[in-house]
Amino acid sequence: MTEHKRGRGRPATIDTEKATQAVVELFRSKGYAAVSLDDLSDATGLSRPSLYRTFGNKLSMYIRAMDAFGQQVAELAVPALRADGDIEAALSDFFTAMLTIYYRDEDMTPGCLVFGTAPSSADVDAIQARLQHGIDQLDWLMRTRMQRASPACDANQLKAAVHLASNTLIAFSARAKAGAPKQELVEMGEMSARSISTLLKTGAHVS
Amino acid sequence: MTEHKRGRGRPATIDTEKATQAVVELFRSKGYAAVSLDDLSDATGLSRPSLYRTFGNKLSMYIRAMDAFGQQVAELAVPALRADGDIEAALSDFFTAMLTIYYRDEDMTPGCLVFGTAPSSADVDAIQARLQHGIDQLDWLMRTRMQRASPACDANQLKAAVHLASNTLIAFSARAKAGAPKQELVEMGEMSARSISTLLKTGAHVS
DNA sequence: GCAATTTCGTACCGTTTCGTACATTTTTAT
DNA sequence: ATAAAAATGTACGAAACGGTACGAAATTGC
Repeated sequence: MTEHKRGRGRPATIDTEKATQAVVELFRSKGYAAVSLDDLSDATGLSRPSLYRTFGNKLSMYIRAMDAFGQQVAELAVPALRADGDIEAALSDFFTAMLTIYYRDEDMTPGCLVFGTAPSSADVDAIQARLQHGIDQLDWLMRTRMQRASPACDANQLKAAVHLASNTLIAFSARAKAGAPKQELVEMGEMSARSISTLLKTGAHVS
Repeated sequence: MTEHKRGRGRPATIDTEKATQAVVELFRSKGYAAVSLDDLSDATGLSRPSLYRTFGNKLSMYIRAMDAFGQQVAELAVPALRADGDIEAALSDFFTAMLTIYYRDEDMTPGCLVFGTAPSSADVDAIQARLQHGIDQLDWLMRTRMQRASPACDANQLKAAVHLASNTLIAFSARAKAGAPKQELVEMGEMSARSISTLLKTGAHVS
């Protein structure tokens, strides 16, 4: 795929994927503004000019990190939501899978790159745009899944359930950053999934 | 209150309260790390040494700003939640009041200082502690208010409702920063309040 | 008026920041 | 071999950073 059929010069030795992962890890634990290029250089093992060559400036590194993080989420957590079966289980499993991403190592948690660090840097247009995209995607994911689970549900009731579910996940990011133990949030996710699915199933009484 | 009975030297001319407000405004629109002392100096009109004399270093300025913001919330929004009457109205009014704080001027929104900017700087211990305190306080506020509204509600059901409500508000911060128009979130708050109060009132079936 | 006292801003220091010019290394083509 | 080409790190520059020493300004006590 990325095999540039070996031209003339010195062959590249940089593991872009590994470096990207290190960048993600650093940004999501310290935020955007607090990370310096020297920090990134130390974390990736790449010299600062190498960083510029492979990723561009700091902002584009952050944007790339958001994309990579989104892809991780799409691969590791979204399938749990898409899975057939009870909507309560799907929601609960999705929350738990997301928390497994948030809490990389047991104790300290880097949390969520997009919901945890992007809001404070949303004065940068490109970052705000990606944040909005992340939220839109989450809402869309929830809406389509719930529509599939309860096709007859009232539109307003569906919308309410979607927002409750999305907002639950978004808030998990802040709670994780605040130091909540993983198990606490897992249980919170289970209870929320139960409540939300209850609302979905009894969705018939409109305002 | 702060009247230092006029001793000998040059009288102070700094309006601490006004400066604090400017600090809050700047931090909550650009986050902690992205704000420089020169930015703060420009925003407050105070020289950099004056900032140090009145507020201490940058971190203590941010902490003070969080306290001031919390006090604002306690005065302008919490009463709406505490108000007697229907729990749905109390929740909805509280959400709306918080959004009025988040959206200072119509269009662009500085959002929430604590839920919007603190998470990305939570690697600083003092900031994480305040963030945790803010979340704890929100959860406590919700729990006591809901307990008052539905004393007979099942404990687990109550806990679920508390978390849904708290998480809704926390997520509003991210959504506001992402550029959602205020009216959209106001309506989201109303719908969420309705769903949550429904859950509270029908709270009898335990797992 | 004059010294004591407090507030305030100019000017400065050392460090860190982002970004790049340039020489060095490693490979292929001839 | 030797030249061309691509990748990489050293070393540098200009600007911005947090923080403070110190002198000027403004007031009260005597």
